[in-house]
Order: sequence, then structure tokens, then C-alpha cells
Amino acid sequence: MNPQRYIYPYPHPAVTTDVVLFTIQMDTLSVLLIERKNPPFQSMWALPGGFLDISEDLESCAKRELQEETGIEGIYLEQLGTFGAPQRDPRERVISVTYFALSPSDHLCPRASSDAAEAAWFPINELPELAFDHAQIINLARQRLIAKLGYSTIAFQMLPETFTLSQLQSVYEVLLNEALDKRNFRKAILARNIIRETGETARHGNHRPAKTYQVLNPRQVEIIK
Amino acid sequence: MNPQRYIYPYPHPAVTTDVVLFTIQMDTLSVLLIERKNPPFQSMWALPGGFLDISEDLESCAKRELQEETGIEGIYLEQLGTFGAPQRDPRERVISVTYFALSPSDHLCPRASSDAAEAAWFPINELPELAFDHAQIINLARQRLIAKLGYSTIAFQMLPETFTLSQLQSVYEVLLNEALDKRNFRKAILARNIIRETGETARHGNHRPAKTYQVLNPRQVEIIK
DNA sequence: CCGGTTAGTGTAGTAAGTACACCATCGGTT
DNA sequence: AACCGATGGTGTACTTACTACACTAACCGG
Repeated sequence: MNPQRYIYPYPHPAVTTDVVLFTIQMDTLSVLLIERKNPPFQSMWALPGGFLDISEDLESCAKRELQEETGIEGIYLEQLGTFGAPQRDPRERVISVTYFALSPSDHLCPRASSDAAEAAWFPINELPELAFDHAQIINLARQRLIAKLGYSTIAFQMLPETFTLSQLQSVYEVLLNEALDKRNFRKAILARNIIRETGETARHGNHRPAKTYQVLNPRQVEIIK
Repeated sequence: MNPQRYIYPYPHPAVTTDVVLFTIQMDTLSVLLIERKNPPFQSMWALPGGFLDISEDLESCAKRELQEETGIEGIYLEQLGTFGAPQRDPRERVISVTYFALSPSDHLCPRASSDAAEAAWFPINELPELAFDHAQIINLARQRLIAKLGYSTIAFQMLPETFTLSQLQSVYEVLLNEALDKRNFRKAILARNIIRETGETARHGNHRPAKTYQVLNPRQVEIIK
């Protein structure tokens, strides 16, 4: 334990970051959760996250906690919102700045750590009871995710660098929870002029191989419109 | 000064809220600013806002600070984002949770207060040099405002309860910064089925009076889609 | 070479959005 | 009373975006 004490003339809340990391597993939208090792809410499932270091950027904190608790890194984070209801944490007043992020399917192997007894993917419709107000946070993240599908390019974040149009369509279908017409989908995606053929093809079974595509400007994977 | 001291085993950042309040004045999008009475950035212009009370909700804090510093109240706030760059405040580490809001034109008379030497509206394109990272915050708020015009009903927040279609069109024109076709605008707005005629008319000069309208569901003035 | 499976393509109809011009109604003036 | 200036209010043709829909192509395995 740190022997030093930090003294302020007015009470200060604690600040944490939490991350809602989505992926698609077996055609199901899933969220990464950790099992809490310590109180409060010990052994309950929660979002990965933790306290902000005093000289650390908010987004760096979110990335660091994600890395520490789950071993996952190299992911684009977007700020989701800040939660600060006075009683949301029983220990002290805590303001949580939340982020959401997407990961390619089956790309990541979460692992346990010092703060997390376990880390695992949960289908969004089969979430366990969650610590703090994390159920509410996930809810907001899911709404935001679906809303952004229409006007952003976030769907590509759920795919590897090169992908087939069928894979891309499948991402949309899972997120929107409805079947899409193949020809219309391809027409619309190609009309947006954000992906190009790689020239390669991919075989995914005993059938015709598919052309693979990649995003034209990789830096644009999250830009609005 | 409070004689008590608040002691924590780890350093805690301070948390503030800041509000970007927009209105339209003389066909110009304007932002409410206060002139800082105290250091840091004394006598510079800044967003209204201040420190979070330890048992106070984030949004309540934003409303309270807005009221205290400008006398303005009864406004719908929406969370904009949280800013926490390590050096954004020279005093100590400060995390600012920001909100944005809209107010009917010429409806509010800002006033000075204990923390604000003065409060005044500034056209968005003629902002003074601003304290902290407030220029960046205003920038984000403006982008968000324009983005929301298309799929939300926020424009109505800039009008009184009853209004004419010309007034409404003028709000859109100022925010989008382009002229709109009168017939198409009316067709599109009415097709959305969110306003109804009041049955009254309003005279605004020596010409034909205009029918006035009101939103069908006042609770829906901020809802997406 | 045949069957199973996914990849890949075009057209016609419908709905949404855009461009565009004139008359109506009021107050004020002559 | 007639006219002027100013804003309110309306319809139609055209263009563009979206929707519905069915067959052939290419590969693997047996």
C-alpha cells in the first residue's frame, strides 16, 4: 500500500474508465466481460476498466486497463459517455468515462489477470448479472453501435484487414438482426466507394472462392459519413 | 475557506462540468460565454461550468453551474463528451464532463454572478480567445449540433412553443448555413408528422400573417429519429 | 461428372428528394 | 380605394435512391 496521502481542500471523486468491447462470435454479437477478483461486487462479471492514473490521458487509461485485464490491445476506442450517478459505486463517488470498441471475430483470446479472475465473451442476449451500472452502459453502447452502422464505417472494425463481401454482409445482418438482400447490399456498399478488391480470392470451403476486399483508407475505419 | 481536508490513498482528479449553450441571434448561431472572475485564465472568456459537488449528479451540476453563472435555467441538456487531457488545467488534473444545449432566440438574458464578471452571447464565428480547451469543446458541440439536425428534433428547442414554418426554416438555414427551398422544406417537415397547426396565426409585420405550429409531443423535442 | 454450397450479377418498380414560379394576404402609403 | 412592398402559402415534373426478386458460376468432394 502506498504510504503517501493525497490531500485536497474539497472532496474529489475518483475517475475510472470502462470499455465495452464488442465482437461477433458464431453469428452472435458478444461483449467482453471480466470476473471481478476484488470487492465490491467480488466474483461478479463487469466491464474491463479501472482507475485513472493522475497523469494519464483518459483514452490511454481505457486502453491500459483493457490490456492489463484481458491482454487485448491495438484497438480503436471511441468515447461512449460518462456515468456518474452519486451511488453507483459503494466505496466512494466514482465517475466512469466509458468507451466502446469493436474487435474482429475470434481474433482475441481474453485471459485472466491480477484484477480479473477471468475474462470471457458473452452473447449480448445472455449477459450475467453485472456489477455497478454496467448493464446500463452496455445498453447504451449497443444502441450507439447500431446507430453508427448506417452512417459510419465501424462495421469494418469487426473484420480482418481483408474480407469477403459475404463476411461483411454477415456483420451487418448480425448487428441489425435481419436478413439483407445480397445484390442490394453489394450495390450499396460498392457505391460508397470505401473498399476495393485486393485481387486475391479466399476459399472458405468446397465452393466457389470469394474475391477479397480491403478498405481504401485504413485510417477512415471510424470516420462519420 | 473550508478548514476540512479530504484525504485519499491515491491522487484524485477534480471533476467539472461545462455547458455549450447555443442560440440564434440575428440569424447567427451564437454561444454563451462567461468572463472569468478568478484565476486561472482570469478575465478570459470561457464556457459556463464548474466543479462537481461530491454528492451531486453530473447533469444537475451542469444545470446548477449554468444557473449560478448566467441565471439561465429550465433547459434540456445533452451530454457531449468528456475532456481530460492531463495538462488542460494548470491548477490540478481536471476532468470536464461537457454538455450541450439549445435555447430559443433572444429568450434569455445572461447576467454576471459571483464567478462570472460577465455573461454574453458570441457569434460562433467571432469567438474570443478562450480559456482551457474550451475552443475544442465548442467545436465538437457545433459538429454534434449540425449532425443531429438531420435525424433529431433539436431544431425545435431553438424556437418558442409556437412558431411559424418560416421561423423553423430560418433555424435550419442558419445551422446548415445554406438556403433551403420553401416548398420542399415544408413538405419534408410536415411529412415527418411531428408538428401540428395551432389554429392561430401570427403577424410579424405588414404582410400576410403566418399560421403557427407546435410540436405534437413536447416530450419528444430531443428524441432521436 | 454429379451434387452441394457459396459467389456473383441486372432489371423493373417504387419511394424519396430536388428544382422550380406564381398567387394570397396583410399593412402602409398615396 | 388603389397600389406597393413584403412575407405566407401552394403543385408538378424530373431525377435519384431504394426495394424486390432469380438465375448462373466456380469450387470441392465423393
